[in-house]
Amino acid sequence: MHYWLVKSEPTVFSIEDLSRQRNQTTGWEGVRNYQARNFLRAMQLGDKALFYHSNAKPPAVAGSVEIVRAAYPDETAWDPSSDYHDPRASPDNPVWSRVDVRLVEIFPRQVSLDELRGLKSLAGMELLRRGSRLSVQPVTAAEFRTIEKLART
DNA sequence: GCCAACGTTGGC
DNA sequence: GCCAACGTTGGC
Repeated sequence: MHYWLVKSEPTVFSIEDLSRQRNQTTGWEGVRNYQARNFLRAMQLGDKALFYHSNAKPPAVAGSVEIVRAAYPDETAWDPSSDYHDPRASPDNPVWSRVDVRLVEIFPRQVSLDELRGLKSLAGMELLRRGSRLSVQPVTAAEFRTIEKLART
């Protein structure tokens, strides 16, 4: 089992939006960065991810999700009407991948970026690295548990 | 709204 | 293969 962090702008798709989806499940589509895509492809069934609200006030970890379907082609890539359209992609050459995630929980308390920065034990997190922009990134089991615990206190 | 950091594109 | 120009991300 591996742990991850995925970002979404809540004005585009928030964790509350996820909670209203059928089966509280959604395809994590629209990732258009190769490094992030490769992390999506490395995800396995049952892996868990922190759901991070980027471009929010404040930016914060809002909850957690579980991977319920491993990577498969992201068909929004060859949909000309999609915001995520990529003219290079086609059914024969999908280029981009997505996974399906299901809500595990909306944390009782959001853990803000500021708060994360204050913790020594999280100093190595990719999210906290200066200039970090990766929208899908691995986190360690220890980091995941630390944040989960914080969110419940 | 600003802008630093980063990724991608394309000319050479 | 280099790198300048450009576009995007995301905190502030």
